[in-house]
Amino acid sequence: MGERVRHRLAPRGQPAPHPLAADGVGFRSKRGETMGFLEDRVAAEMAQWGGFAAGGIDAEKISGNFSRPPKPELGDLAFATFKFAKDAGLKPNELAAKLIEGAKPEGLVVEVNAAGPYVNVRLNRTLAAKAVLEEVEMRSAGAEPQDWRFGDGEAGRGKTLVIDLSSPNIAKPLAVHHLRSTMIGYSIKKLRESQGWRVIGINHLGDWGTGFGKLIAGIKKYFPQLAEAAKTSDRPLGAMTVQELNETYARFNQEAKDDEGLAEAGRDEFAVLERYIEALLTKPAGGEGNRLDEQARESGVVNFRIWEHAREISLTEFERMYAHLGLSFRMWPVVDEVHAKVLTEEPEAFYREHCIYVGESYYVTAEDLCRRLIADAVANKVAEESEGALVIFTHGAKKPPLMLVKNDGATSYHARDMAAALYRKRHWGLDEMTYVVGGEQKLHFEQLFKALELLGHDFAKHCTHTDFGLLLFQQTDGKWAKTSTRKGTAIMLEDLLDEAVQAVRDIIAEKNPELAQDASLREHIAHAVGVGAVVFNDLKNGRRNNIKFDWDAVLDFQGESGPYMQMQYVRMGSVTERFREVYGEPVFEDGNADRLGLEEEWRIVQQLAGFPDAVAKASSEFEPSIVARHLVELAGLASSWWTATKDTRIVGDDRELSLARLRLVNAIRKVLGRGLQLLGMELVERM
RNA sequence: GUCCCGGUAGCUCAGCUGGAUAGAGCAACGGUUUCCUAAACCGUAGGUCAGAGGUUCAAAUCCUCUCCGGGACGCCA
Repeated sequence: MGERVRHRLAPRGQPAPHPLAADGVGFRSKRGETMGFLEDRVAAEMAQWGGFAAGGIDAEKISGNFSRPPKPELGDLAFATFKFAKDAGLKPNELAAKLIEGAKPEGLVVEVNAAGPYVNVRLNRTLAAKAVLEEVEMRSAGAEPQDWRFGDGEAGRGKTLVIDLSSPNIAKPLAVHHLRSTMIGYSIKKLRESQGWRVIGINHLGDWGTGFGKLIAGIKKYFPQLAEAAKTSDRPLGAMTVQELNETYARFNQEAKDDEGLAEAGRDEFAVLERYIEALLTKPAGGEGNRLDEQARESGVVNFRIWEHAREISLTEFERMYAHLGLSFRMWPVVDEVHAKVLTEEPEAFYREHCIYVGESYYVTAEDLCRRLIADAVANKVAEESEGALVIFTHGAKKPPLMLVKNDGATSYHARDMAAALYRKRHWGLDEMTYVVGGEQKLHFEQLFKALELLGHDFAKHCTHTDFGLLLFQQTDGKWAKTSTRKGTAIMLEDLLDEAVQAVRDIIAEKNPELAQDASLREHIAHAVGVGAVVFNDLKNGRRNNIKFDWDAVLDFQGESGPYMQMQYVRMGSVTERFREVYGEPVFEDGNADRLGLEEEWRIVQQLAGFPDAVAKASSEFEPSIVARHLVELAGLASSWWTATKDTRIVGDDRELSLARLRLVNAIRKVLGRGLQLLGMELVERM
């Protein structure tokens, strides 16, 4: 089975640089909270000053060496001179002093001074705020969240990214650990799309492999009547659930551990299935050469039907889970009329709205890419026989070889992955491809990319493994360990989502009884907020960290949590509503930035300005947590501001002040809303 | 055994393409609600950035070693 979500501990991985990751990102400061395009404008001004012009330090170099002074009293931006001191033949302190000679602060910069090796500048906050607010407003003009595009970029225009995400195993229920690949992948898809990329999201279903032989053997052993039914019925498994399929597999697997005969029976069943498919694909041109004998055909049909029905049962359940999470998948190739039409007429829209399912089996059953790939590898002498199997020594003797065909003649995970890669390249002409798969499979992808290269497929250089840490559960002995669907220690994803939704429901009943009255609205909100809590919890930290699963932590809606984020968004909406009631429909652009004099307001402006850089960096590094962290900061600042304005209120007696503040509220709301959507979270207007 | 990764506050983490006094959330302690959602806010306390050495004007950040923890390592995927 091709399951990519394994139940093993992942290394915490050094952030492996994605070779193609640099998609024109403008992230600069080391200090995290940057001001993005505001910095560019300031740098452009400073480059005009005599000192900088004489020293050959242009705007790009200036903005590339900006950081935030440790204390606000020092200024709003700091330019570090270290890197330029040597060239100038001066000590950093001297250079800083020299650079500001003849500086004429005007425009955005109102004050400049040298503090040791730094050139600190203070900005005209009104002008800066205006610039930021105008930018947000221009890019987020509409009232609908899908129109909020502040932070979008063009770096990926005309380029295609194929992203391998989720990729669960057929005949196994979705457990909590499947969430990671799904939501990290989904968020990356949205992030890249925001930067202009065409993104093809592919759910590489683990629907092929020896595991299915075991499942089939298990069905035959424990449910002989179902196996019998397969002789005549297309849907032999009756009302079996995914859980039951998994139990059957697990039971058989357990018994096979001590019984080589059973293990062999499992392998045989899969070989029967695969041979049957291959025979179908290689229709005899004239003779009977490729035909199976009657017995092989008969058992092949039985296995095929069991497999196909198990697949159908699983997909039905997956669909339900993905719907909870807000993802939509279409089976590939697309055959249903409506979607086929969309795909033909508006492919961009299709790929934006849907990801696709492509089973591993596709490369064996529908396209004989697997077979051709193997033949190609043999013909090119890239593959060789070893211990009865066909392998590729991708890294010489240093590392184990990549297995193409096992000694029982069945294709391997690796072979199917290679075939899949070739298909994707051929079909979508990808510029980049990434696999969102747990870090413990690092070796597999190293080998995969190398093997493709050995076969002359240069696009392998543009393939990366977006690895992530696994979900750990605390054992009775206090140690943290991976879970196992087989051992029954895994927590079902549905249970987790249900718990989260219920927890939200309870809080609504307690804190917002009025809202709780409206059952359908309450359910909608409880779902969005509950699922959002789980998703945010998953995305807020660097993806390579292992996550120690803790019910209390996931269901704790205080602090850096999904509900906290949504709460701040809701507040910004409700205060806007409040303004409407008091003063009528606001014209945000009329808000007077001069009136935004609070320190909190300035900090929010700076945080808003840094959003595009955060999105661009998250996109290029395949790291949604960069956006999540940026939003946590923004939400926190907004919440502090909310409290700081308690006395006069954001919407108060002074209409001009209220409108000025509402203008900021509008920007916060739209940036927060956009960011949460990029993380795959659903927005709510009340909670 | 070989290879890969991690170790920052009591806990969970951010900061890591070197730069000014290492930051959050949770937990603890103290405070804030007649008022736009307190799922909030403010404050106090809490750190030899695992240890040692090295590079550098400058190291949590780069290099080496040690210790501790985790992962991967041909017929599972």
